Amino acid sequence: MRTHIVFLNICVVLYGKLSSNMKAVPKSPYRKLKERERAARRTAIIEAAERVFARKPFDQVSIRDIAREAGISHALIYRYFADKQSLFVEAFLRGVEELMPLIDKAAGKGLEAVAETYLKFLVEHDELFRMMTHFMLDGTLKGESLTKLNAVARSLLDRLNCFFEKEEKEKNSTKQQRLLAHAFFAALNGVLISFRDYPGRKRKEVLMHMGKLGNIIAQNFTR
Amino acid sequence: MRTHIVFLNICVVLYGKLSSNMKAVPKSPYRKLKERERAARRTAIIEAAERVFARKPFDQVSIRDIAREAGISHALIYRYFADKQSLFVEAFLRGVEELMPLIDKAAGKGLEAVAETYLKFLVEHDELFRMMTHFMLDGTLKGESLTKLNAVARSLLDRLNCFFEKEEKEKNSTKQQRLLAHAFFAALNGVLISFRDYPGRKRKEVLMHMGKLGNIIAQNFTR
DNA sequence: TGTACATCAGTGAACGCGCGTTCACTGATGTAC
DNA sequence: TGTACATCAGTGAACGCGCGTTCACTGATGTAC
Repeated sequence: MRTHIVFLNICVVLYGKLSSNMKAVPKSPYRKLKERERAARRTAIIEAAERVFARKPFDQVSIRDIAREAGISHALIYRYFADKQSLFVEAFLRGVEELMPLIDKAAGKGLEAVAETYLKFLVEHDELFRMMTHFMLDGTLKGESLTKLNAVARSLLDRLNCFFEKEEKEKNSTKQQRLLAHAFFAALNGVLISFRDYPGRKRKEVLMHMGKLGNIIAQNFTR
Repeated sequence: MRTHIVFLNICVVLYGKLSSNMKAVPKSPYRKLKERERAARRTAIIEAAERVFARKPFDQVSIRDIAREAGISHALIYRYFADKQSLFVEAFLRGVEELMPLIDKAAGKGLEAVAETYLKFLVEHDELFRMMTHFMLDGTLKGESLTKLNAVARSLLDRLNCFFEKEEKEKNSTKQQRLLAHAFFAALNGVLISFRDYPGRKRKEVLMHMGKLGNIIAQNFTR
């Protein structure tokens, strides 16, 4: 249980950093107000982006769509984000924040519950899963965005770690532990990508099938 | 072993169908010749496509690139393929044909060897893996292309099936068998997508890491 | 053998589109004196 | 309090690009007689 608390802390620190990449230097109260306004607008853009992503497939979402949804000129977005990729990464990060507490909650109920939670969340937030795979495939990610994404992945892997730490107190214990967490994480992602669009099945059936696969994998990893 | 032969047959039938979507009706010898020429040109285009895919990231490949590589006008491609998607699917199918015999060969050496073969092949043919994930994510695939892709997936899953059939001769034996094959297949795909671009690692290291993960998964599935 | 015609592979140019990004500009709101 | 100036959020229009796809046309090669 101590492990979880540690990881929660890591996470809090992380979130702090995530929202701090506006210009610093807030001196006068006026400046401070301006900063706050900027941050609010930024958030509003990200939220608009999330709404658009929920409505149409990720790779069809354009800057103009998001601007329209936010009720602003599309040129304005470039005053808040360096480029399209940056905005997309922020929107992804914001969406994925919801997942973390769910995982923590499921963690108490064992590995199967974690698997189910993870799969269900990413089926229900298909846009997030698509963005995730897009980022995984795209080699052109810029420095800061890349760092942030890696941080999220690591934070998730850390949460999984504790399920495997008991095994083998021997020599290469921690190494094996990390590998197991990696393999488990990968397996779940694989379920998502492989059966997301199972031919001829409805979403409900897809979810059930994934649930079974998630169980099999979790059981294989607990034994 | 009988299982393998059966699947090989399935496969041969499949390959036959794959190359039969040019117009039929070859009557006179002249017609037949023309047919043969058409088929040759079609193949040449697909091969050019493969070469381009090996050179630049999948989603940056355009019809014009392929035409340039093949030394023809890009308009000509539309006399041989209905649209871009169709051509891409054919190129993918052709590339993935190479995998099947490798899997069959590895099948004799056990599940771990299968995992390793699969992972290694798709790391070394990154363009194929990218196309695969693209097709898996893309909901807009047309009828015939979709059928062919599903056929390949099924043919691969069939090959995996036999590894799991011995277990549980009881009531839901075959169901469980299929689920295990699915879970294993998914897990391998997950390894590929999750650690394809492992931050800061060279390709050789990535492959090694994947090898370890593949082993873990295979061991989990044999126990 | 020669001529008129049909077929069809192959082409260059153009269509039409949407995209990410930039730029010159406006106008509101603050500050300095 | 009033005026001149600075700042900067926000904008519409435009840039520049590349794409998938279509189209009217050419020219080689076959067939019919």
